[in-house]
Amino acid sequence: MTDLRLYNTLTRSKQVFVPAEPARVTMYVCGPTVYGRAHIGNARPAVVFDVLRRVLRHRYGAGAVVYARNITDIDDKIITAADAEGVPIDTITQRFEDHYLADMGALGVEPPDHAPHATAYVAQMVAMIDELVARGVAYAAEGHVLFDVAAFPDYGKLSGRRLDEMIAGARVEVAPYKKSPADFVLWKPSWPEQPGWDSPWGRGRPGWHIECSAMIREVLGETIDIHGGGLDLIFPHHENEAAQSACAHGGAPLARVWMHNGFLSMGADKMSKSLGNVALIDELLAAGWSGEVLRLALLSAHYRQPLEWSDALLTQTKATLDRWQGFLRRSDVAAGEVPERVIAALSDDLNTPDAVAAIARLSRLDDVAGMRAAMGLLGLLEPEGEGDAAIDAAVAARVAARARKDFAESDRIRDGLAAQGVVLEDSPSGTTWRRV
RNA sequence: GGUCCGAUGGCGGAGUGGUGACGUAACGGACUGCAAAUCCGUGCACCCGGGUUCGAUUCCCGGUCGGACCUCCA
Repeated sequence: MTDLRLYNTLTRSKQVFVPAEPARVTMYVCGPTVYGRAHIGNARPAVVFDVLRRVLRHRYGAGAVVYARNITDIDDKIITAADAEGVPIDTITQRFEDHYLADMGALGVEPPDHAPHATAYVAQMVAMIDELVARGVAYAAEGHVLFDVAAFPDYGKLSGRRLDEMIAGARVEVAPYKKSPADFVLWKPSWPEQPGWDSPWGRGRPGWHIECSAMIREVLGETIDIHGGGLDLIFPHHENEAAQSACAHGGAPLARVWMHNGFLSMGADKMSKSLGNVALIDELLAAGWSGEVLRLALLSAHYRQPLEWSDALLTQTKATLDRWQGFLRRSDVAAGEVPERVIAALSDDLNTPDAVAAIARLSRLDDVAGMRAAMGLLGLLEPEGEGDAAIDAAVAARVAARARKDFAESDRIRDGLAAQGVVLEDSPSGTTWRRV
């Protein structure tokens, strides 16, 4: 099998991936902050890293991959949303976590092995912050605990920035209790009416970055193989995670490979919650696009490239997928080995467009077993369609009409079914139907 | 202002120092009662200007345009 090569943000290059322990490959992806519905852009990392997980399992064995994706269930935006409705925060977080899991499930994203919730790991966060203070790289000030970026020489290495440049940018929050404007919050105080936990620094709540560091160490270990997320997380989120974890670990890095997916755009701008130009997943599904179409559309571009999301993209993707699924439907040959050509494409930094091209070729080669296996690997097999007695009866009536050359009746039945979104396909071996 | 990325056919989108993926759309044909599906065939591109080279879409430099990050954001 060809080497698996992955682009590492840390080194800005593709590198052959070698896990620390092939029997236990660890990956962590930053999951959602659950305070609103997920849009299709939020699904890109979930889908991309779901594919990576499948590729890793194929290579190292199903039991050899440990995948964690967190749920951020304490955050100021959540508090704001809860206040707006006058409900406790867990009403909000539970609701949107359920939505998130349903949306991802529709896109064929398998649940991760671990889905740690931030609120369940506050003790570990407090412990890690305590260690950082003890090591002299963090300091308490006015109820806050801050990470002292000057104490970590490699700060800025992941995002390729220099500290002085960041400070010169002057867009970081300048609070009087910070030693340096670039210092970031590990712990912040809560007002009595805000959610909070007791800590050595008073009642408060964790900063955003510390949760991933603490949960990764608890769930996966100190240095993991792969850490992923959207490219906007490189700075400050991942830079800060990397800094605090390395310091807490006595120097051992947080992750060996950092991977970041590019963004979806809508028209001229990136799709963004704050810009409001988003396509929500549940709305796309309600509009009739199947989860497989949405998934294939997300995989139609390389994960690091931008992808313009549009109805035209979905229309084209659906046509492609219909053709593939039709090809499989006409044969009951079971899945075989995933063709090497497909593995090679995916092994080249998850080149899904090339894998898609390879799969398209399989239908030309009449390789049903390979096609089924490849589509299964990418998570694109459609669920078993349920039967429908009424449609079957209509189809039977039309077959009878055609047999007696009553084409007016035959066409009337076909048009009626078409109006219900059911398309008929006649072949020498009989008539089949499918929904469009 | 700083850092980084991109520019390929009607559209989406890989890739490559020389024979120009793949999908979708278009056109022609086969098949079909007519369709649908399928199959066969055809046409269609590498931002601009230099440089390196026998040869550049691919490498280098410059430019133009577009985008991202530097602040919540996948």
